Amino acid sequence: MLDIQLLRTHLTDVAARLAGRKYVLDTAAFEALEAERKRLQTRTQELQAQRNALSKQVGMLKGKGEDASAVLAQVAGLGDELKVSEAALAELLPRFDAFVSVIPNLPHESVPVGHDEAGNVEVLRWGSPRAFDFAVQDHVDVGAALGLDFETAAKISGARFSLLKGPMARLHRALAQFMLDVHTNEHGYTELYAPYLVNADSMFGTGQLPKFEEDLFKVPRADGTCLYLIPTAEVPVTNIVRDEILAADAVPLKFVCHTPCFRSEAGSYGRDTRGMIRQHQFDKVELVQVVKPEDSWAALEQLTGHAEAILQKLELPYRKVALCTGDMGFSAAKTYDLEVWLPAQNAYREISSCSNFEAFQARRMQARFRNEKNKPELVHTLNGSGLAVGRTLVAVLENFQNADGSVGIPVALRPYLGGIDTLIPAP
RNA sequence: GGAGGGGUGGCAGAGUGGUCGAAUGUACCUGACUCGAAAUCAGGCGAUGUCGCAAGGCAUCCGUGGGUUCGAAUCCCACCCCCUCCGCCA
Repeated sequence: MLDIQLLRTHLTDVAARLAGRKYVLDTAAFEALEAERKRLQTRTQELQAQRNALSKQVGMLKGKGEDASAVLAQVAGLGDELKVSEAALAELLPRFDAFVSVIPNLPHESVPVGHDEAGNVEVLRWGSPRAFDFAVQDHVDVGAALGLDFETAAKISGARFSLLKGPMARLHRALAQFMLDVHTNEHGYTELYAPYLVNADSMFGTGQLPKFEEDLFKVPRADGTCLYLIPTAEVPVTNIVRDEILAADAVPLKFVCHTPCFRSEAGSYGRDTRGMIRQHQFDKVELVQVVKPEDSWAALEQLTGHAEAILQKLELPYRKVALCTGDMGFSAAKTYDLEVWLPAQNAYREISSCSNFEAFQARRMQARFRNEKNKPELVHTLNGSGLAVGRTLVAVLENFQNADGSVGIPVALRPYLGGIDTLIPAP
């Protein structure tokens, strides 16, 4: 959520900056809502103040045993207008909130301006794509002989699910374990195990609700409420600090959490239908940081570096891309995507997304810390994939495939696979 | 699922219709004492919103949502959450 004071004082500036990310801010609608809010709120508070003063008089008179009927008659006259005014305000405020809560974050000044992914800017490339002396297969074909099974998953659940057996399941587990160990042992993150079902308040806090409900799996309950399956560990982990005032020395917080992620992928029916690039369920190791405002931009570089370290240790060529204004997510002030080289697609594909949300999520969550003046101040939040496990498995299969159908194991990963250096299809 | 207890400020914990946004303790901040620290003493110290150039004023907030009342932390209704015990259970 944006700072409402900023909207009031710099409305046209805000609208101009949001236009860069394809969001049309209806400034006339905002001004109308704001004018009405101001009128109703000041009038309501004025009437409440009168009522309170008169009621206090009643109390004092009765305390002294005197007659209060004159004051009671006076206060009775206020009642109707106060009720009307309170009701009108109660009707308006949710509409005001609804308007503000669907406005995306402002892009940081360093974010390249652009309309779509074509406007993204490559920051760096690491590693060189391997030269193959045989026809490369994609991960579906490489994985088929190693236990990657989409047909059975489709029977069990439907499209966009995968079933991993034997070596594939083991490799998947090894990747997640490896990532967790690196982030906890080398990067200083605290490992978490977190709920996979969260309430609507949590989804609002990180920005998935109210605007993106169709992307979520919703689980109704008998009592009429519902829970949501997390689309990323960002949601439960970041919401740890919702409605908290942290001590100054409690930040920064650095958490790493391995969870499955559930996305309905509404609106992407035709994309990446083959293989496990785009699934309804996938595992991810997520990095989350909660920091003081002055530290968040350094933290974004640091966190992105932590995700890059995984790719480097796994010897996977990748590039780092700064997303442009038109391609960023709703809550982000700036995002780096890490894209891994997939030889079968002859392209770099997203495997991590690292963002600084500044105070956007913190304001929705009311997540604060005590600053030097001992006053509550909004924290800044960041997160990034470190990495998406399923897509990492895809990358290993494609980049380390051999002509005979076997798949090499990156050296760093071998301890997690009992020391073997190659996955060999069963005869 | 059954029975009971409880949700009040950063934390602990009083408060059962009228200057109660709320005693007290603790934490924290400032000052005094001290070579310095601890201890002690004195003072300060909730959040959000709103109006205002400011000083400051006002409003709202005692789990959540309704209700009663001139007035609700306090009374009524519904719901949520937590704790203890029993049952069931990975």
